[in-house]
Order: sequence, then C-alpha cells, then structure tokens
Amino acid sequence: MTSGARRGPYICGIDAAMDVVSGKWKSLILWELNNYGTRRFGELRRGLPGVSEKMLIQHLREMEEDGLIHREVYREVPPRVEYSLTEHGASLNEALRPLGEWGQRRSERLAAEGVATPA
Amino acid sequence: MTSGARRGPYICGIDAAMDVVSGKWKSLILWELNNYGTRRFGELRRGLPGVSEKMLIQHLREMEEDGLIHREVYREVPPRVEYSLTEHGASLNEALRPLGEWGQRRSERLAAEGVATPA
DNA sequence: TTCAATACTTACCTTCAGGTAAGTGAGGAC
DNA sequence: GTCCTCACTTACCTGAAGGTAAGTATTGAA
Repeated sequence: MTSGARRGPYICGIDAAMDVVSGKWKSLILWELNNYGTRRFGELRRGLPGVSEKMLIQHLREMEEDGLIHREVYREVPPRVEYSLTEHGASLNEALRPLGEWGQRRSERLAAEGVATPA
Repeated sequence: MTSGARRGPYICGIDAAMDVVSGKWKSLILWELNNYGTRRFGELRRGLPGVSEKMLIQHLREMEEDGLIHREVYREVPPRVEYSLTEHGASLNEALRPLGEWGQRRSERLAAEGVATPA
C-alpha cells in the first residue's frame, strides 16, 4: 500500500469513512471528479492549486485501491489518463454533502465574526 | 492555539468541516459525548481505548475553542470536570451521520470480502 | 506522614504525511 | 538531434501530529 497500514480495524463507521477520506486532497479530488465527471491528471493538478504531483498520484492510487475512482489509460503519445468516480465514490460524495454544508455554514459564521476571512 | 494554524482560508465546506474534525480522536469524542450527554475527563479517557491524556486534553481544548463542546468545572477535591456537546457540536454530529453510515457499509463490505476483519 | 484520586501540564522523542526537485519514456514537431 | 508534452517515479527532507513518562495541586483518608 502506498501509505501506512489502512483498512485497519475500525472503531466505528466514521472511523472507516475517515480512513478513506483523510489525506489533504482527497475530498477535493472527489469534489472535482463529481463536478466534471471525468478529469485528466493534468486537469486535476491545475484544479487543485498547491497540490504536488507526488501527492496527487499517491492519493489517486489509494482512492483507486479503495474503489472510489476509476482510472482509464489511453495509450497515446503524449499519454492520456482519465479519472472518474465509481459508484462507491459517488455515494461517498453524497454522504459527505451534509458535512460540506455544515462546514459552509461554519465558514460563513466565522466570516461574519471577522475571523480569518479567506484572502 | 494548541495545534498549528487552523480556521485557515478554506477551499470549500468539506475543508472547513475537516479542519474541525481532523485529529485522531475528535470524531470519537463527538460520538462519546453524543451517546452519554455528559462525560468526565476520566470517563472519556476510559471510553477511548488508547488515547493519551495529552492528546485527549489537546483535542478537548481545540473543540472547546471551536465551539463544539462545553467544559464545566466543579471546584471540588479531587477535581471534577464535565464535558458536553454544544448546539454546534450536536449539529456537526448530525452532519457526520451519513458519513458514518457510509463507513459502516464499507466496513461490512470489507468484512464480507474477508479483508482485515477487526480483531 | 504518606497515599490515593482527579485533571491536567511539561519535556522529550518518534513517526509519517506531505513537500521539493530532479529524472524517465515515448513519439511528434522543428 | 534536440525539444516539447504528459503522466508519472524516485530520493531526500521538513514539520507537525501524536506517543511516553514524569511532575503538579488539593485535600481527605489511613
């Protein structure tokens, strides 16, 4: 496995879900693929400002192992690789929506309080 | 702040929510407080097998700063401190439920496939 | 006078997630 | 024959998250 021991014994459902989502860019990759349906490696890289190629690939590989995304390679030169959500990935995205909405409300509350408004 | 720079500029709602939940024990603390309503420090420690006192306090402090939990000190000897969810904490827990259910299904699927069944 | 209980606090150390930067392979454009 | 694009791959490094273990304060009980 690319990262440390995962799929561990889980304490609860949150734990099991977190194992799959934790990683600096994973939820954003999910979001990006959900929005665009299909994205090339380079498109993802440009869509996630600040991500390093190493981490992007590492996360993509783990998510593929976890059955969240599908990787389609077109044997062309220069190479083309397209990523898309699997059914599991799409359902995870659905499950994350309430959390995203909660975070959105929190952001707005913080902004209203003048705390660390995004640049 | 106890941990690094948080409440950062957020890329999206998930990001903002993750900032508050990320931490090895935070979602479990949320879960524990949701189940019991009110818990003492020592009860939480015993309820989260493997947590160190340092991390438990650190997480509790951060969650208090983030408005998720309430800390009530009773000036007795030996001291008594009780933790409980605030309204924000309870709503976060609600927002986490679909994710928990997703993780539960994933756990069951993994178990059915015979992959790393919990000890 | 020493111990126990409780909720921390502090210093130190290990581990690992993530970042940086350079390299690879294949073929078409120039 | 050199350069370009694209999707990686590899080696190395840093910082932060988390663990370990010992110490603190208070007071009643033995």
